[in-house]
This record gives sequence, C-alpha cells and structure tokens, in this order.
Amino acid sequence: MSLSDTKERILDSSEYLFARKGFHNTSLRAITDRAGVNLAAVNYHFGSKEALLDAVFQRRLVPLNKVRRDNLEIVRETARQEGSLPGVEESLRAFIEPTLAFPKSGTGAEDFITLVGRAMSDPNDTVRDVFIRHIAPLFHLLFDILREALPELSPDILFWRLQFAIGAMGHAICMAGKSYSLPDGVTPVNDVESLTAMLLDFVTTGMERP
Amino acid sequence: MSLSDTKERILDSSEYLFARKGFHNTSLRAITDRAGVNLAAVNYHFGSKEALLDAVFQRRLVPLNKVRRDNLEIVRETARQEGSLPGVEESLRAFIEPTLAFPKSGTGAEDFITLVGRAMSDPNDTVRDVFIRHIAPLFHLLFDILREALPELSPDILFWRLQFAIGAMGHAICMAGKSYSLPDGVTPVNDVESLTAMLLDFVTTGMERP
DNA sequence: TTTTTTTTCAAACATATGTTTTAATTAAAC
DNA sequence: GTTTAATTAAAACATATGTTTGAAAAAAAA
Repeated sequence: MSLSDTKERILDSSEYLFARKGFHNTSLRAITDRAGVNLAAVNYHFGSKEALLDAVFQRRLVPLNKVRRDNLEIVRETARQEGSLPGVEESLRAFIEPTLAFPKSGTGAEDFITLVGRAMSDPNDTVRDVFIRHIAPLFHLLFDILREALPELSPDILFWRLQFAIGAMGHAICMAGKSYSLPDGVTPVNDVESLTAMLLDFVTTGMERP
Repeated sequence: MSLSDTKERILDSSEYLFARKGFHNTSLRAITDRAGVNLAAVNYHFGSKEALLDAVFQRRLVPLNKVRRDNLEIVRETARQEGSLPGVEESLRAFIEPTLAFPKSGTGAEDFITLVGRAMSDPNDTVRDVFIRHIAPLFHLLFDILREALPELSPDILFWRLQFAIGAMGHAICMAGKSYSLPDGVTPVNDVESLTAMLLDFVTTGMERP
C-alpha cells in the first residue's frame, strides 16, 4: 500500500459515511473498516477525528471553490469591461452550476456534495464551523457581486434573499437522488441539468423581485 | 413533583439540547441532568431515546400542524366559494407564517423550530424519518392546493419549486437569531414579521414564475 | 547491507453511551 | 390504615467511542 494510499482510502471512506450517517454518527472503526486500514491510521495520519473532517472538506472544497471563484471573477470582470452591471442569473449560475455539477467530477463526489448540502445547517458545531470557515470568503464574494448586480436593493434584503437561495440549493442537493414518497404525477428527476435550470429560475426570480 | 411534571421537564430539556447539539450528539445524561430528573426516567416514561425524539416532535407538531392545516383548508374553501383559484402567496403564507411565528407561541418553542429547520435534512435516519412521518400529510395538502393555484405548471416543476421554498424556509429558520459574520452594511434581523415578509416575497415570486 | 525513518498493526486505555435492574419512595385505591 | 400501583433513585451492565501505546513490518536513507 503506497504512502498516500491509506490517507486517500480514509478520506473516501469518511466522505461516504459522513454524508450518509453524519459526523457524530460515524465511528472511526466504521471508517477504517470500510477503508480496509487499521484503526490507528486515522489518528496517525490526521491527528484526530475533527482534523479528519477538515481534511475531507479541504480535499474537495479547494478545487470546487476555485472553479466557483474563477466563475464569479469572470462575471464581474466581463461586466466591468462592458461597462455594465453583472447579471443576477449569471452571478448565481457561477456559484450554483459548479456546485450541482460537482458530483459528476469524480468518484465519491456525490457523497461530498451531500455532505455540503447538510453542513450549513448541521447542528454539530464542529461540522458547521469547519464548513463555514471554508466557504465564508466565497460567500462574501458572491454577496459583493450581487450587490453590484442589484444596487437598488438594500443590503439586508439582499443578504436574506441570498440566504434563501443557499437554503434552496442545499435542500435541493439533499433531496436530489433520494427516493422519498412523491406526490402523484411527480417523476423523480435524476439529471442535474434540469434541476439546475429549475433552481436557477427560482432563485433568480426571487432575487430580482423589485 | 407531580405526575406529568417529569415528562414535561424531560421534553423541555430534550428540545433544548436536540436543537443545539443534534439528536445523536445529545446524551440522555445531559438531558436528565438539565431536567433535574433521574437518568432512568427517560426509559421509564418514554421507552427509548428514539421514542423520546418522537414525543418531542409530537408535542409541538400536533398543534402547529393543526394551525397550518386549518389555514390551508380555509384558503382552499374560500377560493372554492368564490369560484376562483387559491392564491399562491396566501397558500404559502398559510404554511409559512405559523411556522416562523411559532417561536412566539411559548417557552421553548424557539428551540423546537430550530429542530424543525434542521430535521428535514438531518443525516440521521431516525430524526429525518420521525420528522417526515409527522409532516408528510401536510406537505401533500400544500402541494395539492398549489396545484390548484398554478394549474398550468407541470407537477414536476411545482414539486421542485416547493422543495426550494421549503429549503429556503428551513435555512432561514436555522439562520434566524444566530450571529454569524455578516457582510458590511447588513444588520441582524430579529423580528419575525419582516423575515416572514421577505421569505414570502422570495418564494412567491419564484413559485409564480411562468 | 546497515541504519534510520516511516508506516502498520494489535492491544489496551479511559471514558461515554443507552438500557436494565432492584430497591426505596411516593401516590392511589381499597 | 392497609394494600396496591406508580414513580423515583442509585447502581450496574454491556457495549461503543476516540485516542494512545509499543512492538512489528515496510520503506527510505546512509
């Protein structure tokens, strides 16, 4: 087993279990059993269970955040060069589209995005704090660009509308792919593109309301 | 200590701790210590920790659901008598307003509503299943009325827009009253009415989009 | 090859958990 | 007042948890 292989296996296994069972409801033994490594490997390689959670977020969130940040900067710069305001929909899309499309970026990424969908409102301080620490700068960037896009809107209202949008996205992520009991006439949606389109329609309309 | 007093104290204490720490992260000892009762009282009065969770939901959700159901039925009946369609905003208001106003209904109700805000996307199967069992019929009723209100909308799109709205509401509940780091120019909102108004604006606009 | 460092492994540690038991206490019924 | 049932209390139970330890194995450096 190569050097970093053990760490990767632990990260994969943690991601899988944290997403399904939650952080506190997942034991190190369940993680290491699933990873096929020794129990002590977690504390050896990561130091603690909490540091492991941070590493799980770190591994996926750094590249994901880079895509989202680049997208947002492009929206901002393009508008600046054109002497116009950034569009609300394209600003939101810059953030939302990579998030919902992330599961397709590789094995285990679906697990991760479920974890993200839940992290924001996780009752566990550890989970929420670790996540917020990773996402806060990006959130502020999105907020700033939306301020440019909607200069007439008060910061308070914009802030809450953005919160509503993020809540909608998080919940959509949690629901997607799950098979709850659907009302009659509703078919389960499994392609990300149409879900993204529906979500963007919804949050853009809500955001642009006068 | 009167007969039912112990049960009430346990319910209050559980509600408080479940909302702040989550179900799995709250121990029976923490609950009974806070309640000032003996550890064995939980299993004596409720049978198990899971049954206790169910009782916590039951106590508040039965009256809350009654208000929401009555409101929804009134909206439906009024429209029927007037020979018109139910309004989208009043339908959503019938569900959302009592939910966000619930914390004012009595001591401990703030804790409960936080619990509700998180329950929907709780990674713990127990919490989610118990909650969904309590909320499912009401959700279907709201869906049916919105179908009447927006007959031209496909069930699939309506379903997801309703999910977005519920996600927005749940997240708003989780955020309300918390003091995260706010962007410049944003002041913490502490009155429920204006939050409700903002949320209703947002989700109604998104729901009514052609 | 020898030495040194890194990694793995099994076992133990200390503590925390939900639950059960049995006796004491309190309240209710007769 | 006596008896019966309901409730409380302290302790123990069985198991699960995150973490640490110290020796063995593997890998890297010398």
